[in-house]
Amino acid sequence: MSVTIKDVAKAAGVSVATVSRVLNDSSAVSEDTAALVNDTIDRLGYSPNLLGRNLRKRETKNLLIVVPTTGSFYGGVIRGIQDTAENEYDVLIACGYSTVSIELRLLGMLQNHTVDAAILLGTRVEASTLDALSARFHIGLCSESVEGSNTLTVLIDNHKAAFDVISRYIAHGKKRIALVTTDETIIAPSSDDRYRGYIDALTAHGIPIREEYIFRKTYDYTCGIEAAQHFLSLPEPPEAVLCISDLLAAGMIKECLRRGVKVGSDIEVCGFDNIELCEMFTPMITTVAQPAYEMGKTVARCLIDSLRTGRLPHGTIVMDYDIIVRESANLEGGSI
Amino acid sequence: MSVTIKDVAKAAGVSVATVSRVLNDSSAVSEDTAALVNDTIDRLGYSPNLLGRNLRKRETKNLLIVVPTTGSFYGGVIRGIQDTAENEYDVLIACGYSTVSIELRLLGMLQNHTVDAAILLGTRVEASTLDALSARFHIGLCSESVEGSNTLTVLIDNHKAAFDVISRYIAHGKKRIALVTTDETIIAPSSDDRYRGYIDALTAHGIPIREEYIFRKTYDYTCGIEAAQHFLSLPEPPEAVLCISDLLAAGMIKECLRRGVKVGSDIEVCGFDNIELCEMFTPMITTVAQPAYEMGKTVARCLIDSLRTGRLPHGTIVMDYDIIVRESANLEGGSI
DNA sequence: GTGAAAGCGCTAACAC
DNA sequence: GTGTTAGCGCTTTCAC
Repeated sequence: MSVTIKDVAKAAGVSVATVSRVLNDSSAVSEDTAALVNDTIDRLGYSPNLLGRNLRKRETKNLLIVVPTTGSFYGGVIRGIQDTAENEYDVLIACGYSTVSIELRLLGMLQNHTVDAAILLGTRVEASTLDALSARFHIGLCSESVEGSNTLTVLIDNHKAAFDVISRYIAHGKKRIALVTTDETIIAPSSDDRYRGYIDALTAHGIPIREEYIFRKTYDYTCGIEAAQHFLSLPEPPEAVLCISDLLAAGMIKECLRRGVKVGSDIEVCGFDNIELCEMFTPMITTVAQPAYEMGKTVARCLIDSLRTGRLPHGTIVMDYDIIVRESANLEGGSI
Repeated sequence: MSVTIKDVAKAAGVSVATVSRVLNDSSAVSEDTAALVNDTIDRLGYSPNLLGRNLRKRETKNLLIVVPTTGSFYGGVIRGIQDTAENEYDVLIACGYSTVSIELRLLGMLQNHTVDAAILLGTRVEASTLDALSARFHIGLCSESVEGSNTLTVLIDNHKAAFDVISRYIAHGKKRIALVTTDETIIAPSSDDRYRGYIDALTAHGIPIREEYIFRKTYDYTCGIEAAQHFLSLPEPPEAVLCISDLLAAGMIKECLRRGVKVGSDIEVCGFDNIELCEMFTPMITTVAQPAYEMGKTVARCLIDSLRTGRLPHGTIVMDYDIIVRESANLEGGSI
């Protein structure tokens, strides 16, 4: 079978302890012995079996990222985590498919010591379960919080972002402003916060809420199309729309174009997330950009620190968003 | 610290062997003892440390997928692998960033027993290294082959697909047909095969090759824009283009639109991969669809079988592609 | 049906 | 500077 540390020790005529020492350059080994051992390692093609090391050291140097879907927004976050983990940790990604049972099974990897820490990029697991887990394990949320949970969370101020977009619409003279968001089947506090930002901004400017200007379903492209169909069939269609994902915005724009409604003038559309699609689309999509890469770095740094110190991380870190003005909506104007 | 099998045994007043037996229901345990043990497990909140089990059994039930980028084409393949592995294996994804050193580091997980098998969705590792690995480990390629390697590979016939597209263009009366592909800095046999399919189809129909109709760079959206700029500045721009990725096609279309060139009539554009973007784009993008999900299932099945039997897998499995006709190119017509 | 004990590959006291 | 040895948590022969 494969060659073990024992084989190396025997072949080099030293003890396994010595081999282990040169492997980890833990304590002083004479140059000669080290050279001898290294030669033997090369000669036998030895490579340590991490299972033994992991069992002994009770750590694996593996970091788990659980993504809800294989969507494109996560790329930046993942790169941020990756770059922070660098050579110290192997970063493994698994997909939870927005399913509690799958997510819990993946989080079981913390319990069974397959990974040292886990980062959830959105989850269906509820606060109490999460808090129970984060009381024992190194675990963090990124970009999506969980209502009522004290688990380490890194995100933007979604309420403020939506409030800001709507306020800019109003500053540009828009009155009939719509929202496309998720319904109650999608558990996403970020959507709730954006919804409240929308409501609060309208209210703050004395614009009454019109239920027909709020379309609720999922994040998907096709829902954007449906939302457009709904809005455009209204006696008084909205002049401006905030979609809580770029895919929704894309669907909405596509349907508007199909109907000959000019996006950017007849109707303005703003998305959320700044995925690559935004620049490819015609018209290019105005959107709220989350600092995905920096968010990934931040949550990874917290977790790696906590692993080092052994002090479990908690609390929320809020990062700055950015409104990227492109063709689909003219949102020029400073923050409010 | 965490509770071990020993603690359970002591608390239940049985031996660790018995606890292990009920854990794996390996050999017969009396109902009473089993119930007692299970109760104790629940009471203590015990959950087995896989590190111990893995070390002992010399397997981890982990499957690794190495993706070159965080692109969207891979979603389908990953789902196929995931569904095949189901509950038997945990599927872990890692990104190699098209870098040999990172890829090799990840493949080291085979050697150090972190994973039982690995699937590469495109790689920079060369044939000899790959063959050396596949002679010792359970490893497979999916969607992208490596020239001269005997490693298990699942893909479509890229030469035939390109040949087919070009032949259909010709059947529809097109003569000035261009290709957008990758240059030598991108090592991708699929591109080479598609290039040869393009050349062979033109040659077979007596159409001379024109170097100015071949644009080489990367897979990216921006290269599609550059290619369009190049083609449209030609005295005789092409009437039809095959792009070896959908992103290239998207970039090309975007630039054509910007210049007022009507895509689908003035110029036809066909992509490759059938990513979600194709349906979102205006015009919707005609493309060659790979059976991503089925390809994932196939390579996973081979690997899981090989893990079961212990017989290492080799050779190539070719799957059927499909030409999806949408608005950007009229490629109606049976295969040739 | 159950228990004792060996051992998976490795690290880290502890001796010398 | 190096070797001996215990033990990480688990499975699995081999007895009984």
